[in-house]
Amino acid sequence: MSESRPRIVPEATVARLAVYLRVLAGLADGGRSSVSSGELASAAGVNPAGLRKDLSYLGPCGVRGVGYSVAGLRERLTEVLGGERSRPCVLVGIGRLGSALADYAGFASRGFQFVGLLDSDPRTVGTEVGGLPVHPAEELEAVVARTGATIGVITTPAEVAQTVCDRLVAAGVRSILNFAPVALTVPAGVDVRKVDLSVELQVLAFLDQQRDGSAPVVAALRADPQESVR
Amino acid sequence: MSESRPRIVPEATVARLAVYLRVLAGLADGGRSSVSSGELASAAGVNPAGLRKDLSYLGPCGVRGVGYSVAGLRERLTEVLGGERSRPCVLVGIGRLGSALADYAGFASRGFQFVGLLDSDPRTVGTEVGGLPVHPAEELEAVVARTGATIGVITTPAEVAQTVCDRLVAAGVRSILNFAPVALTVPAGVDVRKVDLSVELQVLAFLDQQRDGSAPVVAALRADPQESVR
DNA sequence: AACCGCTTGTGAACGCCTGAACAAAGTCGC
DNA sequence: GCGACTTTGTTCAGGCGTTCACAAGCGGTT
Repeated sequence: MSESRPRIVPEATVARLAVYLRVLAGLADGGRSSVSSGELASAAGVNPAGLRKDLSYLGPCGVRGVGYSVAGLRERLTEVLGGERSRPCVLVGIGRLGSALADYAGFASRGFQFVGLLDSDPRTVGTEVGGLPVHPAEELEAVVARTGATIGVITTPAEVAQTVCDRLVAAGVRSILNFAPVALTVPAGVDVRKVDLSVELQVLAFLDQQRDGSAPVVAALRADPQESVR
Repeated sequence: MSESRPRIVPEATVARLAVYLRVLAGLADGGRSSVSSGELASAAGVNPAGLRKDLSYLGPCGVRGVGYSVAGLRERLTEVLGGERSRPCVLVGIGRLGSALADYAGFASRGFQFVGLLDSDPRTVGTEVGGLPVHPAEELEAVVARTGATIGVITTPAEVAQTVCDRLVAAGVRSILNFAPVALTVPAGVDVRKVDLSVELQVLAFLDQQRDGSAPVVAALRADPQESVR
């Protein structure tokens, strides 16, 4: 039932909710007890009306004329985002990026817990990263089964990412965060989010160039067709 | 002049062009000389029609009935994305994430060159990361001026990110890639792209939860209004 | 107890991006 | 030399996300 359930909360909204949650944590530390949508939006870098629309997906959770209760909104967001119970994650590929992620304090404080680190390099296996031992890649299925992890993070080289992905899915992982620069193929029912660091830089370079020389790209667009058609 | 110039190439398209460029590099290494839109789209993980639409922004660059020339398309994309001349970048905050980025092979091979690494920790300053020496944070302005860097990457703790950002902008940097979990405020004419790793995980957790317990969030949405309105 | 100002929540319009179907064009085979 | 097949480039419609503007509701004040 509810096979083709329409997404109740847009994915873009979910991403922003996570941002609001972090801002709220900062406000709570500062001793604030209530916030207005304008202030919260400013801190999160979004439009106030958009923020209110985002929050409206969770039902009414503010008080008109006053604002939002910092503690109350925080609790609601935590519940909605699934941070109530800490979610076990496995991380495959303990290179420099993988090590950085394993040791990233931002994860643990937000209810995420890496329960298994895996790598295929014998020199890395057996070492400790962020207080956790690195297991050999062969134990992937065993680690997933033992910990019941449903989220996997891939920070391996691109060549082996698809293989790792297949093994994760076969082992029961249904949500994957992929840092390898390849498009992963997964069966229906599995979610993949891709973070491509070099693409981010390249987009910046494009915007940079577009500003620099009075938009050379546009000039190229106007001039090239004649050359290439000829 | 051209104050409010409409964006000729949509930003979402630019991001995908970078992906196509990488796929093309792999194909070139494999000895391929031409590709069809279907094959390229499959490797990039997008819709074939969308890919053709993306490429059409650059003017006609394929041959009907045959496909795209791997070498030709690669050259065109490289030119458009501004990777022709290598763009100097500075990286501020040489923690674990910063070190990973500085040493990330994917950047150097794509025309990006880190010309300055900066950190405020005396224990980090003076060490070498990825073959480059780490300079003290005080030299930020000097490094930017000397290298002519126009792109800055921020991997500092959230508390100092805005200060670092202000100094980068004042020194002449106009494109910033921000990994710190805060919304940066910049003057008009400066582009900021934000990568938030914990948000990515949190979105995955949400999708995970939404699948798990027959969408408890939806249940909450249906039940709450009655309670709170009453 | 009633008024006033402030803030939320929501409805509608706008624009952008995505996905699918069609026409143009070039090449290969006969 | 001609026909047919393949593949690009484009046009159109649909959906999604964002933004603006207004009505509803609550607290503080007199």
